[in-house]
Amino acid sequence: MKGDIFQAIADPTRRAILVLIATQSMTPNALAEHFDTSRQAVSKHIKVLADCELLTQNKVGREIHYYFNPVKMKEFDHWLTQFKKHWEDRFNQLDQLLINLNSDSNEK
Amino acid sequence: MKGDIFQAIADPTRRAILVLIATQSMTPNALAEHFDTSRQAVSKHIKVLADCELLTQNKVGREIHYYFNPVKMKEFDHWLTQFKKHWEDRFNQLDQLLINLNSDSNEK
DNA sequence: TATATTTGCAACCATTAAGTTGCATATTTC
DNA sequence: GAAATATGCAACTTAATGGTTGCAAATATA
Repeated sequence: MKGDIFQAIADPTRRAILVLIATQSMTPNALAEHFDTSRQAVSKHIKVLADCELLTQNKVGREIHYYFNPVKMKEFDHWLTQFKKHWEDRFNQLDQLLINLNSDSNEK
Repeated sequence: MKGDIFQAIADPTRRAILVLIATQSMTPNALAEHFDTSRQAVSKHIKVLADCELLTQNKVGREIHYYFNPVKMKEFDHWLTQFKKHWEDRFNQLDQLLINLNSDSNEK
């Protein structure tokens, strides 16, 4: 399943990496400081993300800066959008329901 | 990672099951006919989806009808929406770019 | 030039996941 | 009541995953 974006996003550490890198590009070392695992473990996650082109890289001296690549995320978004088409009405009703439930729970 | 919706959606067979069931509720047997794997394998996928509440069930005699449950899909949608917030402008630009590329490629 | 830093790659290990087969249970049909 | 059908559960196998450690290559610094 190499290069599968759904697989890549399934891991919570990789989702956290995506969020961090989407905010600002980072090196593997800088990234690893945000996690409890080893640098190599983080590097493997980076490799998975890069393999499915969610990340792009730019080498600067001995450092490698990883950037978020939204193109592939679009593909992911696309699946959900297509899926939602069947469900648009119900999704919208659900939105409203959740909003109502929420405002109810905030009332005294 | 039991009950994790990202994990559940990561598997292509399970995504196919979701699409089928979103269109109409089905029994495990009916579902299994759509795939090359055994009924039990499909049942295990159903269990994963039910465990994270993407499916709900309704027993009718000896049959069990599985329904799509959009509530949890909403949670999934929510993550992507939050993620996109940082990227809204770039996502929109990207939309336009992809549309342009596509219409270009359709030209003679 | 010698040393430190940043990174990737390979080997290995433990756990999980997806598939199979076999079987037990509940329900319908004959 | 016996046979057929629909389903779930358990055991087992194999492949994939996430983690570790060790090491090599490239670059920066002393």
